[in-house]
Amino acid sequence: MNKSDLEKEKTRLIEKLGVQFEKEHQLAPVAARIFATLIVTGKKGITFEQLVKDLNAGKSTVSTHLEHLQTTNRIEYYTKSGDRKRYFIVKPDLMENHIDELTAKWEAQKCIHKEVLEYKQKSNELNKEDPPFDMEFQKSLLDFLDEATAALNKLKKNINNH
Amino acid sequence: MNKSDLEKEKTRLIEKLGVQFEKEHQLAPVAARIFATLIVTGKKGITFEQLVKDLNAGKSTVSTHLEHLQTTNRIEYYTKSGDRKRYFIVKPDLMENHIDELTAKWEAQKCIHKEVLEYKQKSNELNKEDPPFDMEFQKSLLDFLDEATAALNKLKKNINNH
DNA sequence: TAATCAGTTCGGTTTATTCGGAACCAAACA
DNA sequence: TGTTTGGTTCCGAATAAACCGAACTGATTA
Repeated sequence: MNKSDLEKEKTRLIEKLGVQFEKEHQLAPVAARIFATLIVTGKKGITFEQLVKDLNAGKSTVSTHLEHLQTTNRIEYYTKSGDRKRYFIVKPDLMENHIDELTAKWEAQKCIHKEVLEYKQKSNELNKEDPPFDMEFQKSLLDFLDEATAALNKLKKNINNH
Repeated sequence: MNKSDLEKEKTRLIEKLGVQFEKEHQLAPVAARIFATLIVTGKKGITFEQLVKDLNAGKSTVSTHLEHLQTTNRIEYYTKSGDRKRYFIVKPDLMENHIDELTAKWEAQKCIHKEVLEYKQKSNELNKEDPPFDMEFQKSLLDFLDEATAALNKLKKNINNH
């Protein structure tokens, strides 16, 4: 394998990651490709103009998406003295953020399914003549979310210590 | 709390669940409201025409989304003899399906980040003069996904036995 | 056989997303 | 002071998603 093959592999990976990120993080196509590019590029980073060139995108498009990726805590940039360009990189604590986001999402889900459960219980009390609600789904979902968040917390501690 | 309060609570929950499902399962607004309605309605189910009325949606819209929710394995229906209507319910094994989907998603992620890791290793070998890639992110992500899928598998077994 | 019921299919409208061009701006430089 | 560099902001165009009405279908019933 030579350098040109490696270039092709990089492009392929960016595209594959990009497709995934579009769905996973609900990003626009170009935003997802930018994020993917930063991931495979690593900590040396990549500049605005290089992204515009590599992705064949308009400056405005790249600018907007870089802005968005920064405000959503996924990327940041550093500068080199004597060089006005910004070098964009994924946030070093991306993994932790990712886990925190997952946890928050699951907490929110737990919260609302608890409310559904309460609704069903109240409804059962209020309409004793009607056939009662089954609450299996909510209960097993809540069990699942409890265990899933617990597992996640353990993982987070491992990552922090290591 | 009386029955009319309970109705309002139901509507509120459907809306709240709906918003969540739009993002979580990438569903169109009405599709997400349908799914949410089935969840809070429980195993007695709800008919096509009732959904059209409750959600103030067109018949075609509801029809299309019901079709989609069925083909994606989230809902099904039963009928009562002497009654031509279909009663739509969430699939009884929704929880298992949900877990399987999550596992599959994480497997796919593992797969592609392994490829990224390989790319970075090859790149390091090929360009020994350049500063080498850091692979911390991929490694900790892979660790995370490994443990997360393992935890999920355990949970799935628990749910099956129980 | 006609009419009703329970939906489906098709085509078009509305709305939202995504992107890019052009003009603009602020900092550095000549 | 004028010019270059490295972007940002402000539209408008192209595209895609979501929804709806109207016409249709196939099964049942009168």
